[in-house]
Amino acid sequence: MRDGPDISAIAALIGDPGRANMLSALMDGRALTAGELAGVAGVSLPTASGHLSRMVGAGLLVVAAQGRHRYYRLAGEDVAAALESLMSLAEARGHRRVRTGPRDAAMREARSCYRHLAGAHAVRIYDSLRARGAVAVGVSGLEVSSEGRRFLDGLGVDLSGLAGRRVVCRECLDWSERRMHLAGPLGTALLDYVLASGWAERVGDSRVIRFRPRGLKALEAAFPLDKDASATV
Amino acid sequence: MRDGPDISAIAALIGDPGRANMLSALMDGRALTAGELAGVAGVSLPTASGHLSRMVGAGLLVVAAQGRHRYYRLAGEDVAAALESLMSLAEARGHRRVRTGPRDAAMREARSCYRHLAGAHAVRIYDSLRARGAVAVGVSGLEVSSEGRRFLDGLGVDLSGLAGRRVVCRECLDWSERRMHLAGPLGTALLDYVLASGWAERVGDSRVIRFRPRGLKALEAAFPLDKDASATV
DNA sequence: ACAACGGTTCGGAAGGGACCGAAGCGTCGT
DNA sequence: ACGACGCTTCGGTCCCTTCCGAACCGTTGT
Repeated sequence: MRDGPDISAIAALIGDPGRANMLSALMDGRALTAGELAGVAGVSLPTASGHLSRMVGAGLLVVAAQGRHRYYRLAGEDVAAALESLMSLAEARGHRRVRTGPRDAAMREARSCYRHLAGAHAVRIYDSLRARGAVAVGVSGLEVSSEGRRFLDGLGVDLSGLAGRRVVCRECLDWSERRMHLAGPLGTALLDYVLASGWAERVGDSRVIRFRPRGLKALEAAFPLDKDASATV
Repeated sequence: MRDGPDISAIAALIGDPGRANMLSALMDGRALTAGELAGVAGVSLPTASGHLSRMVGAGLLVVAAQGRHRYYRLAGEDVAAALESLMSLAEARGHRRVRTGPRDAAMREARSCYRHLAGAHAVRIYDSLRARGAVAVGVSGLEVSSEGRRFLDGLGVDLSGLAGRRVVCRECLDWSERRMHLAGPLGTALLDYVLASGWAERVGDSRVIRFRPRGLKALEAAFPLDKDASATV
């Protein structure tokens, strides 16, 4: 009515259970076909197709036609961030999906959110990087310091994806931890590193990332938490 | 379907234009009566009453009965944060409400978001506090350092509201800046300070906060931006 | 060429939600 | 005590959305 962006159009799209399930399934950043998404939404293919075209039209999803398949994925990291923020709200209000199982607990530990890592371990990594001064808030958002770059490079993280990017890292609200974790190209690089180094592995087709005992030790050693970094007032 | 919180129920509530308008009107953190909210939503009183009771039931709003009035307000800061994150999405996708006027530009400069300050100036304050080391990420979230406490106290900010609070400050995504600004009790204290010190004033009944020229100078002096705090890689 | 396959478009049916008018209920003024 | 006021509840109408089956289109494989 008065001013500001129109929330309702986008919220209404997310508000349908079928579409919400599709969006949740796409939260790992990978692209799924219309048929697969119809499956997760629990609707017929024509219905799913209608939903998908509407979400593409609204800018929530993007399509890539490949042969006779059409791959849908989230339009960007900001979509994933908004979804996580809604999850955080729903979680706090006790709105939970019907079945909660062991998978749910594993998701809280570590999961992929778009292309980066989320969950308790992701928050730890972020906190450690902040405490170390590897990333800090600068004039153009969250920035990686030169010490941080050296540290990550020494660890073996592939930073080539960061070259020439306008925004190197961003923050994303973690629904299970209700804290910030690292997103953006640097977040992607860290998820790749965690998987490539064998610290953790993706569990099946889900968003769950399972850390191996060895990897957990390595993570705690590489990303220590300085308990006395600041006073709580 | 599978795991995680159920987004769709909450998103569906926000997805109705009338309800979205009500929520937007409540973004300044103040409580409005059912009649006033019916006005901003553009619906009759019975309709508004139905909407409001549903949102209370879902935990988005809370009511306070006062005489023959019933005051509705957002249930918490996390609701405001989720709404701002949706605004950020909608803004980026070009979903704008019909009329955009001078008020809109003023909103980008400075506005209240729940009980704290948002907009370009709010982001500046946050960045300055981060660069100065006044607030930093600790083990239990965003924390105020003892130097930060001294600095703010010396400035004249009333920190009495922070005593005994579990979380002293939080981050909130700014829809116009697409950056983080300061929320939580400290954010509230800073908004109070900015208004009490005469740096700025609330414009009518809107969320707009207008800075006086003198206040703007004072803000820039008190919260400098160190352009060379960190390298951009 | 032909059939199988993945996907979209079109049609109509069914369900749910938004909406308002009228009535009811508690509170405030006089 | 009485009416005015703010709000909620109830009942019924109406529209919008969701949904699927059938038909259609382009690609793949044989």
